[in-house]
Amino acid sequence: MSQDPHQRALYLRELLTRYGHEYYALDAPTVPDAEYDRLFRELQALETAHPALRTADSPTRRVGAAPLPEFSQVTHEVPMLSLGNAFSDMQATGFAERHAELIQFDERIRRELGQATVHYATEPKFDGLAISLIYQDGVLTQAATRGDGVAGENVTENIRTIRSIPLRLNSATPPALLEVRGEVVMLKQDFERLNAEQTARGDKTFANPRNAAAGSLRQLDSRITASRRLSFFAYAIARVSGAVWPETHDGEMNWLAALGFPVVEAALRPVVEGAAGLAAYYEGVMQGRPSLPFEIDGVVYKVNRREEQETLGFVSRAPRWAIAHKFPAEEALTQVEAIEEQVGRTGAITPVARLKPVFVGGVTVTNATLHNEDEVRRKDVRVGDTVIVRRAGDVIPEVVSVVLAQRPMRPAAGGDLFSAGDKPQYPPYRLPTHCPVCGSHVVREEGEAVARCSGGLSCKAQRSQAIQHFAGRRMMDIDGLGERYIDKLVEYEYVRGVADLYRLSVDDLLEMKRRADEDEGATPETVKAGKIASKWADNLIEAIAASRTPPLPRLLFALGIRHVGESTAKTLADWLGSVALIRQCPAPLFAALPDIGGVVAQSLADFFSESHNADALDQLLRYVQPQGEHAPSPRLAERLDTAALLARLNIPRLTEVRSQQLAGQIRSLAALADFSRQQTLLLDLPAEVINALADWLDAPANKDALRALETLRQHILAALPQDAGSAHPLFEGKTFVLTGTLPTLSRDQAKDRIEAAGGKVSGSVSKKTHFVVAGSEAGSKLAKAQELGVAVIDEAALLAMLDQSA
DNA sequence: CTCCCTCGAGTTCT
DNA sequence: CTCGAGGGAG
Repeated sequence: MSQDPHQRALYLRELLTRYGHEYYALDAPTVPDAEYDRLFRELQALETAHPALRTADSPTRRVGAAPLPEFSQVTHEVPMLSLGNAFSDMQATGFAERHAELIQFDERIRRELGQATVHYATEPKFDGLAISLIYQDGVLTQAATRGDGVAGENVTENIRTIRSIPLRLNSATPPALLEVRGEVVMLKQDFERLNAEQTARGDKTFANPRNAAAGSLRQLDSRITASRRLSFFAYAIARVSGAVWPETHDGEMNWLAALGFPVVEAALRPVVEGAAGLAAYYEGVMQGRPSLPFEIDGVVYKVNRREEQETLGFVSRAPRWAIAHKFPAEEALTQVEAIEEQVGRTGAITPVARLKPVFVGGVTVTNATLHNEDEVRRKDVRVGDTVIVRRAGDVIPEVVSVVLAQRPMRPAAGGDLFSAGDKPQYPPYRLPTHCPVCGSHVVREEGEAVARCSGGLSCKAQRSQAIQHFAGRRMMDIDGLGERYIDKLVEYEYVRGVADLYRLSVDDLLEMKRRADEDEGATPETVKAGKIASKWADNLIEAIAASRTPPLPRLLFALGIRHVGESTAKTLADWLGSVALIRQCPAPLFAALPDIGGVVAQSLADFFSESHNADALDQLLRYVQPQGEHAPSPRLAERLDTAALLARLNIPRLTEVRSQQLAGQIRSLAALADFSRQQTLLLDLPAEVINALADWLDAPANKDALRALETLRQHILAALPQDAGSAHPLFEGKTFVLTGTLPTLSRDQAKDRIEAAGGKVSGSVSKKTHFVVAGSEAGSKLAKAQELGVAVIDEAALLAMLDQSA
């Protein structure tokens, strides 16, 4: 034992790594646990005595590290996509329907590939958390959660504590870089044990293994993660360099297993042929589901050959070569205790079924949305009914159908108490004609599914929700201002509009809280509670103050204008640049912007012309200063030409082409407003078009609109930066398509820079595409470009073009 | 006019 | 997550 500590540590690490792999990944231990523990403690002692001996791949790193203040964000080099689910989710789906859908799926793939048969790799769809693992020169260096697919959280310390995940790859010549994707799950038996322990300790239990796994992994203190038994299964390779990437998915899995990753046993991931093979696999897994050691919510089919995967490529955010086939959602029976209505931010009245609590799909469900009146009628849900409930997409509870045989009936007239009559006890559901909160009329627009409260912001429900929206994370991001307090602030009228938030004092908040507590059965105030409350109020006031300088797009989104979400708000900010300009734009001007059509444009114009909105905005701007305001985009000029605006004015019979012709014959929109009926006859247009135009011009409001539009147009053009129109000819009017992963630029960065230079970025390749910018792992879009003879450039070439244009 | 895709809005529970 | 509506391309 008088060995060199360095040698000894090396030896112990290797031995422990091997034993660990045998135990956790292969489930075939070769030494007793006690022996493992003894060696483990020896290595720990050695490393404590000689800190220089600690390495990233040491098994001792599996016990967890001191808590982090928060998880850092990690951007995924290769986005973590979600899988499409092309199969219907109806409860009635039986073997025959499923088989038919599989045949369709297989046919589509064969058609696109132009092949007679296709082989599919299969696997169970784990119900856990998707994780990405990065190994550099064979050592685990980073682990991240999926997050939104583009960026996730850095959970490296927590992942290290999962015994079955190799800290070092089992290879003498590991790849320089390997990124592996897989799922962290909690085995059913470990879940049972954890919950038993939680109960014994008086801690709260987890509703299902998935929640337990998520809760355990997302601990800032990785020592807690280490105390929970989590498992991992690898299912894909995202990146490799310095090694040969296997040609099939099956080959990838075998390689991963050889490198030391736990993968699902081979019998559970056969490579099958055609629809019949898929169907047999699906039925087989569904049968075996209860006896699997982990929870699954379906199966996954992947086209086996990577070459074929690349041909199929991607649609928006999902690969077309891989697809999830979920098992039918678990269903349960319960009773409808009441049907109540909720009022949304836009006034939408939504009927909600209050249910007798029932455990389904891993959680207890007490509410289920009934969406709208038509939906309730179609399902004919009534109070007292027994209904089948499931969690749609395994998340949102849904009433599937009513068990009519169990509908409570009124006793038959004249009959005895026990003989039910033929009349249901409750009538069919009717949406109320007046808002349950404010009593305003409920109106349902022609052709729309939703009914709305007409009260607008005079309705307390809408006001409260408008403020909730305003304070939301993606809007003004006021931390700590939640639903409960907003409702109270609105109810007691401390706050009537969003600007009032900025006038609140600590005392106002404390007073509000006292009243709220009183209303909810007061707890006598203690000195300690008082201190906590005043700290809470201080923090909230601070959070509100911190929201006074929002980026412009967020402020616009926060206003809660109908049809204006995150994306439209950004468009408005990018193109028009300032609240001052945006608030005075007429509808046709909004409609000149990309992705804004008639409905959205009108909604915007209506919002700003409504006087109480204008007042509220004025008030708000006394406290809030949007950041990043700028002059209108130089690219705006080309969108404001007379013809384009004429086409957006909805003048009867004035088509795109006719607008062009008309624009060529008049000096300006204002000049057109001055045309007399006589003068219109001189225009070189078909008589019917002239007639319609003359009629339209008869309305003074239309003439005013034309003049106002022209004035504003001039105003905007004057405000454009002087180097307007400087878009470089290299980019001017050119359409780019990005595909694959670029070496240095993210997709968004590339898009921003191309657009800033005056180019356009589109999602799919067509004849009208000028350049395809291809990175690594480029798929079908590259193939399409080659097929159509579109120029393909790499990132370096794009950067060179951008340099030239700057 | 008809797809196809993206965006907005509503929703549940922990 | 899902639905429906809006926008744009073919």
